[in-house]
Amino acid sequence: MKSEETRTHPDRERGHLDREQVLAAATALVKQHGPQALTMRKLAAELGTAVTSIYWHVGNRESLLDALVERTLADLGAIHPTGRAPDRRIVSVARALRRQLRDHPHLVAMVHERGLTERMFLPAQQVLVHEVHAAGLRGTRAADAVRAVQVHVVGHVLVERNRERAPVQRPGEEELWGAQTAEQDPALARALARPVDPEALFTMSVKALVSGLLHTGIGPGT
Amino acid sequence: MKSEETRTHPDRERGHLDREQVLAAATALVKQHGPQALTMRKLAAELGTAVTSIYWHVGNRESLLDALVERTLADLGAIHPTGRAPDRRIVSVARALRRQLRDHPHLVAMVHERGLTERMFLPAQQVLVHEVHAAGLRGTRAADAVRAVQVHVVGHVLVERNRERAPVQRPGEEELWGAQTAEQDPALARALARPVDPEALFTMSVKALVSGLLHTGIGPGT
DNA sequence: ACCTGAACACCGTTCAAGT
DNA sequence: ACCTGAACACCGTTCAAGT
Repeated sequence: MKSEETRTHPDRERGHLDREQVLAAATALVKQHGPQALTMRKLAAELGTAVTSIYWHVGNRESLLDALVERTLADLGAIHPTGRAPDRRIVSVARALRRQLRDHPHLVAMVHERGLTERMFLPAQQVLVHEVHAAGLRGTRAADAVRAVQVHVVGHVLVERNRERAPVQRPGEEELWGAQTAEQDPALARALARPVDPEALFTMSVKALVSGLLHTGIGPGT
Repeated sequence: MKSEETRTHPDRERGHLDREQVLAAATALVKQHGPQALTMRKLAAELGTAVTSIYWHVGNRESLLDALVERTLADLGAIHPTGRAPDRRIVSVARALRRQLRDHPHLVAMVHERGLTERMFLPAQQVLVHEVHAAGLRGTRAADAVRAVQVHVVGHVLVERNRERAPVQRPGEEELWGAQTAEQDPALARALARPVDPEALFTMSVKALVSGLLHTGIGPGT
């Protein structure tokens, strides 16, 4: 058991533990050191209780993480599109969703680890439906476009997060395209050797995707 | 220690253990039950050795997984584009890459868990560079297009894999859009209530992305 | 050069026993 | 209704000791 001083939540007097305190302490642990640092034993130490008390309030580690995910997603807040042209409004929703998810890296990790990636779609789905409809898509084509944007954003965030976690890549694009010319195109080789700017790459690719979804014959539903 | 009969590799006589046998047994375990089932102790049981012998040959669990990832990626085989039009060739590369990764779900999990997602890009990168160049893109624009396609494919596979792992989603699109009308568009609501066809969604979205990358002013590099 | 068991420092979870 | 410690069945890793 930790002493009062070293605990993160010295506000908890030796009265009764409740579910709220467990969730708060768990949230703090995850925020500081990530989901893998949230062990039942550390949590108990943080709370100054026996490990087993936690089980009485939250069942087990699994449902504790469920609760954290649900709470964080509920706190994300609504997304407000900006701009006038339909393209721009959809792109702005994609960027806002990406930013929300990026601002909660541990949430993304927890959701993905627990197979709930689809859950991350929902907060933005209503807004996207509205904007895609306003852009003139209907029925199946509209639904497909919404889902395409959703998967693109969430997939991009997953890849980004992962890239940032990796220290140095083993073969690595840098060495791969370093001196070597690519298709006799030194500018291409140089560009591939440079590190990626994730923000720019995201904006560019989502613009291209939305443009393809709205403006070409091969769009969704075909 | 397991008996000879219950071991997966009874071929290993009680002679010497070597790195190759460790990797083979580890691969078998991962193939059957996924990376989280690969524990040093189970592996030792499978091999009929002491746990600690494994450490002599592969260092630790971390570098064992490194080796597995590297080996599986090396075995993936080259990607051969099909079709004549540049769009179609690039789309065919994307679909082939997706299929390769989907055929090795545990590889994708291992690579992602270990922060090596970028590593999954490389096998297809040279091919994509060639095709994008053939499509007429140059320099930074070409590099951006290559990366946009790569991230789209890998991100899509990550989301797909995750969706399949999830049993039933909690709020779920089905209930969300069940009776409710979306933008007075019953066909849209019905489409959103239907389960996703991942293959169709992928093909459609990658076509839209490639079209946007090649055929519009707002493409990469701007 | 290779293998071994014992030991260490962790996990999540169950359960009977307390108040 | 809530909390407790002991115990179980696991982990990865280190290390001195064997051959």
